[in-house]
Parts: sequence; structure tokens; C-alpha cells
Amino acid sequence: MWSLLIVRDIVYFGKRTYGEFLASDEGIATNILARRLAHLEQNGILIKTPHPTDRRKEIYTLTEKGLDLIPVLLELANWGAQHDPDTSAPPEWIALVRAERDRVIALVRATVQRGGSIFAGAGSVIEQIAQGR
Amino acid sequence: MWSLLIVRDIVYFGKRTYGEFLASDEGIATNILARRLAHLEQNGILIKTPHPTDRRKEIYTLTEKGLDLIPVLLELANWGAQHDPDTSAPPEWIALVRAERDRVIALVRATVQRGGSIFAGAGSVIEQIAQGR
DNA sequence: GATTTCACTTGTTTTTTGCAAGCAAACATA
DNA sequence: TATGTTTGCTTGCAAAAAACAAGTGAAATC
Repeated sequence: MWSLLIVRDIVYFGKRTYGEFLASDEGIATNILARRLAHLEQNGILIKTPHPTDRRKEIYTLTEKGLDLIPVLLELANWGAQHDPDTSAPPEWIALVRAERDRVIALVRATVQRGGSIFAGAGSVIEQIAQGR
Repeated sequence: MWSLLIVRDIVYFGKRTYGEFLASDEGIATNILARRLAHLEQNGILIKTPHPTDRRKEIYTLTEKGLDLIPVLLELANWGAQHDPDTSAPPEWIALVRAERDRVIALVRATVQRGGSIFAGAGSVIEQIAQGR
């Protein structure tokens, strides 16, 4: 029941479609991914909407309930940075979260809500932080 | 891999022995519990020490790495309080965590480190909070 | 000395996962 | 317009993991 990995992929890397989840996410099996997505949708953590131009695709978006998992994800990343030797989180990002927790949470939330992510894509959180300095 | 439930039982309810974990924890199977404990021990999240008076028992204690999971647990509880209809966390506790996060984390950490817990036993965190007011 | 408690282990069955392939609808190309 | 490709799944089947039931030995209790 590690569905939190999907939420993490959305928040950190801006993954939004079935194919994107399948491609990354440390190699999840396609039937398991389908089940987890259905499960997350049933639990009101994300919703599926048709892609505006490509009607084959579905866009998975976090609900309020899903967005509220962001603090949990940040704490987990912080823990991993402290204790997991092969963590992938950039040290300056971890330091920023520790120093300005509330502001970072609000910024991440607003960014993800409008389709952005922490690390990937234009208008990412790290990009905004870099601009604002 | 829901080993976090064991850590939660330690932090919130002061569970420390195999039998205590087995009794609560929403009915975990005994062989699975043994495997999870071994796994947590291997990963340096908890350590097993012989009980001082009863030599049949083993005491499971959180390491520094394990104690550092406390913020994650508190965030999960906060999320559950917001969105899980049948959450068991007392509202006043959740409110306290939100209002004085850093102080609560430090207090919980110190309490668990010396064998206490948030809710159970003498000298629990909620008892200390009630005293200090 | 017999019984109970405690922390496990050892089968066995049931559920979950991983892998491979397939499928229909929608798009892209020619 | 015909053909091939992409996309989001589903379907069988083997492998791994979990739940269930019972047992074991050491240490405590009676």
C-alpha cells in the first residue's frame, strides 16, 4: 500500500499521467499502478480528468486531501536526508525546508495546485526560490 | 512494509515488548511482527535489549534514527485528523501540535527517549502538558 | 514439579505482487 | 483513408508475501 510514492511523484516531479507514473517510480508494474491509482481516487486523494487536447490521456490531480499530504512528504524527505545514505534530495533544498518550513509548504502547495512541482518543469518551486533571491 | 505502525505504537502508547505489539496494533500476525521487528532492528530504527528483571522479555527501544520519525508521525496524525473520519486522535492534542509544533516535538522526543509515551503511562506527554498549565 | 508466560519459529493456506501479453480507443503518418 | 503507434488500461499466470494455526524452548509463576 505504498501509494504515497505516486503522490510524491506528483509533488516532486510533476508527473500527471499514467505513462509518466509507469516510466519512473522505480519500475512499478502496470496492474499495480492501475490499482493504486483507483485506490487513491476512491479515497479522494486524487481525481482523474480527461486531457484537454489528447483524449487518450487522463490527467491525475491532487485534491485538497492529497495536497495536505505535502507536509508529510517534506518530513519524510527530511528524515531521509538525515539517515538514508543514498537519498537524492539536494542538501540546499532540505536546509530551506528546515529554515522556512511554513513558507515552503505554502509555496509548494500553491505551485502543485496549479500544475507545477518542486523540481521539474517551468515555474517549479526551486526555480521560484532562485528567482526571488 | 508498514513497519511505521510499530514505531507509532511505541511513541503514542509506550509499547515496548513483543507481547504488547502483538496485543494491539490492529491484530498483526506473529510471524509478520517478528519479521518487521527484525527489519526495523537491521535498519537501525530500534534496538532490542534484555528486560532488566524478567529475562524472558526483550525491550524494544527507538534509536536516534527512530526518534527522528516523530515529526513524520505527528504530520500523519494531523493529516488523519483533518481527513480521516474515524481518526482516534483527540482534537486538543492535534490543536496543540499545530500551535506549538517545535516544542511538542522536543517534548515527545525527550519523553519517549526515557521510556514514556504521548498518551500512555505515568509521565506521558499529555500529563506533562496538563501539569504545566 | 506442573503450569503458564513469553518471544519467537515452522508449516500451510490465502492474498498480494510482478511479469508478460493483449486490447480498444485515440492519435500520427503517409 | 489505410496503417502503424501511443495510451491507459485489463487479463492470466508464476512468484512473493501475508494471514492463520500450531508448536518450541527458556524462563517465570504456582
